[in-house]
Amino acid sequence: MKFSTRTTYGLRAMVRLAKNWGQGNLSLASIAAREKISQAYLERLFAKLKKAGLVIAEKGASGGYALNKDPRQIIVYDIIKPLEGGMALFFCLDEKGRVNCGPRKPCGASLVLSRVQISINKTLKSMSLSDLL
Amino acid sequence: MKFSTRTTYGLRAMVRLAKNWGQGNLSLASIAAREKISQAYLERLFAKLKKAGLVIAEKGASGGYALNKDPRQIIVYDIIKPLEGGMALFFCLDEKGRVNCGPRKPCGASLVLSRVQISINKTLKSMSLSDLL
DNA sequence: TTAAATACCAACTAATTTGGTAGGAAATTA
DNA sequence: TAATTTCCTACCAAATTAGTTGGTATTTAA
Repeated sequence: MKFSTRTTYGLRAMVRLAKNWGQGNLSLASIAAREKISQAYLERLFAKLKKAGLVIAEKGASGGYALNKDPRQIIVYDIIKPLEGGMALFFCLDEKGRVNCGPRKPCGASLVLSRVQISINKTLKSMSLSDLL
Repeated sequence: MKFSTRTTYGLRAMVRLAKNWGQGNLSLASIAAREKISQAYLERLFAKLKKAGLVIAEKGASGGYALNKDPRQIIVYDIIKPLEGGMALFFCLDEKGRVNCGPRKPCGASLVLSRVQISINKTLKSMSLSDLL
């Protein structure tokens, strides 16, 4: 079990934007170059971040991306969730850690799985983007 | 990011064995049938569990698997680790959550990633198999 | 001693996910 | 109008996951 590189890449890009907060836009090209990430790939990650309302974009020359709100108000959980495509760690849990085995009755492992999920959520929700600077 | 079904399957099988603790063996066939898991697939998971010293096997008629120690002494972390093939959640961390970016210097995201890893480890190490009964 | 029951083992397969590329279209600015 | 940027869609290769197949080795019980 591993977080995909999307999470790492996305967080690193968001940290760049946080450092630039209040100072206009950063272009995808500059972020990709400085973080040494494929620009086309990072582009797709930004599509998710934008859809999640975390960043805003401006097209055209001198365009680029900027945070949509103060770094102190951006929670790490909310960054990772769209990048990973959901936060349900196990196929028999929902995102909040509630057991959801469908037609079957909860199995012997449900308790652990649920506790793990809740613990991870708590950790990720306790940190904001400004904590990473 | 998701735990593979191996973790869920493996935990469920271990719970079966824990319930049977002190009462001899359970065959793979019976566990697979009761948990509705493919027997051949579960077989491979048991190879990992055995290698990790968590279960012991006996061949032949009336053979099968049993826990290698008291359920109270089997930690959830130690079950999941061999099933998932390691516990390093991010490519730039080791299993204990220490930053290991190789030649590059730690990035802006290292702190979060490390905290997540440590938090998950702590949760998984706080539970024993007997807690799941 | 033989047949059945079991663990053990290796190779193959299908589906999904991941990380990445290619080639543009649309919008904005200088 | 040309350059710069985001935006969008399709494709691709590698890895991982989940599962199957077809056996071999060992033990027990009839």
